Amino acid sequence: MVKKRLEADLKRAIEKLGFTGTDIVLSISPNSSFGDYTTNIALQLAKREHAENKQTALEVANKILNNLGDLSYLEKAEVAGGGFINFFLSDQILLDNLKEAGNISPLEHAPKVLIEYGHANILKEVHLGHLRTFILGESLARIIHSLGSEVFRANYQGDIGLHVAKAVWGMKKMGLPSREMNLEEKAEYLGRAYVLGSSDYEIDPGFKKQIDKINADLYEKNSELQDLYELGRGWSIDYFELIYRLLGIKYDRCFFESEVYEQGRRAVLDNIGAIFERSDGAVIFPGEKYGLHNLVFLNSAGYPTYEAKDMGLAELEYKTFPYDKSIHVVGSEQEGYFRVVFKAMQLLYPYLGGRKYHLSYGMVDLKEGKMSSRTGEIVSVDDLIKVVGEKVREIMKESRLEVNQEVVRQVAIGAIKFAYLKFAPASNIVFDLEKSVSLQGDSGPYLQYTFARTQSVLEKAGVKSREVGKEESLEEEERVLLRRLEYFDEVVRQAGVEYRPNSVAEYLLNLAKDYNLFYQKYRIIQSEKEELRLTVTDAVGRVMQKGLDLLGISAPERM
RNA sequence: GCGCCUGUAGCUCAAUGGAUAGAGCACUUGUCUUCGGAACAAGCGACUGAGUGUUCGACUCACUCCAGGCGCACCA
Repeated sequence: MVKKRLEADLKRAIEKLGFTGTDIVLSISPNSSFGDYTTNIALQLAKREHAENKQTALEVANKILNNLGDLSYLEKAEVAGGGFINFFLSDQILLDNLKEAGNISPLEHAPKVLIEYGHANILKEVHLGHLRTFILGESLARIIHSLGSEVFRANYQGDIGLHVAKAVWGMKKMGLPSREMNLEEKAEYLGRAYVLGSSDYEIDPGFKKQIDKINADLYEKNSELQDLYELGRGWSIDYFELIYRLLGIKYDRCFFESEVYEQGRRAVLDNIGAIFERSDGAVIFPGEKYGLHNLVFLNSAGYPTYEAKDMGLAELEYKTFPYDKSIHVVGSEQEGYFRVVFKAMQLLYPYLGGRKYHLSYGMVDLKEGKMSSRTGEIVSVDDLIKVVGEKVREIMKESRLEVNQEVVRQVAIGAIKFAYLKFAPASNIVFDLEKSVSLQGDSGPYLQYTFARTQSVLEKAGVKSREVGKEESLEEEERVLLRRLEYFDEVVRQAGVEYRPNSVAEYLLNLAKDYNLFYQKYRIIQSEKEELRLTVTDAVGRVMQKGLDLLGISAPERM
């Protein structure tokens, strides 16, 4: 990686000039007229030194430049724009680095990371909102793993509690359908049961009382509806397996509320007085003492709320996989909740202090308005995949391609995943079923298509040893590509450190654009520069495949 | 009421305090017709919600206001 060498050389020059304790920021130049890398270090230093030795940024920049020594890997370095130092890499170093394209250098101290994502509760339908935590979490897990971290993928699902009681109530009231249902139908049935239970719970105090009773009985495992519950739970879990397979997710462990609530309840009870308090018959954590808000951990009937269960979970998770960092990929509406719960956790389990992080992502709303699984106003994942798959199939027919089920699936899922990942996690998404999942332009299939194109070229050219000669002269579009390939490593690193898969998504779009422009303009096979261009094509293919893999998107060789 | 988040082109979104604020969609006009058109190029389109301040430099930081979202006790 050239950047590291450049940073080291820059640091040496700065120290020679007597500056200390300075972080060097060496960044990708905003455009190629400013070179390949740029630093504003002189502007920073000039600001710091202005009191006594007055030096302008330009003077500092020139001094640094003069102390850089002999940099054979640079074409040139120059001062510009009032104090920026711009570095132009030599074509040769870019060509030399082609063979390493797609490699990712590990972090020096890669932390052990537990990443918890998914969180879809059983007996509810999975809709577009849930999809975001699945897709974002999986991509993040892959990116962090690629940087050398040991990663543990965890899911945590609510299989006990009021929402379950509501659904079981609904199941009982609707009765089980007499005919055999497939998994999607079962999931849909359970979704309806939950909607019915929720609505009954609100409209009729008598129903409410009965549902609360079911909830209590299920906690005590002596409900007469226990069998119904087990049946629904089983269906739900089978259905989730289907979703995981579809999305390419392999969890290391799925945790359930039913296995942690007892532990959580005990932890809270044991610490009443020290950490928790009694209040109005319930047990609360007095967040107000810490500038936060109070939350109920055990309700007045004595049952643990989500908060208490999270205590039990925290203990179990750490015991299962002692991590340096645990990332909870959960929506932004839970920010306040996590602030309080993390505080309570830290008091209860001091060893967890500083290890917990809530990766908050924005809401996913439909163009038509909000989704709610409580009222049943949702677009389910199955609906989405169906709609997108149909669009993919149409395009394949138009281009008279053989319609391959597996490829249709890969492209449809790729399109959907990319539609989520191209956004920064924090941003809210307005989802338009018809338009949001695009197959053209800035889309997953555009990237997949570009990959397929590289593979097609390579195949047509036949397998050759691809050695790049020395002193190749580069066309502008070729150099742009080489430059782009050089950046891959650090883009991935930044995405992993800042938890922003969208950086990778954006990078791949740019890579695809660069390649497609190059492809459009120049002949590859049987051109005078065939060797070079095939080598570049091969490198682009490798990086594209690797990058798509980091997003959790598969890269078919034909589509 | 208190707290957190968001406000960038007609729409959906980018942009570690840095140089001329970038894409896609939509619209207009082209390229092509021997390596894959799910492609490529050009045009159109933004005083970055309003204002004040900090800074050599502000979409980015601070403060005020406006608009929207989310959260704030027995749901998860």
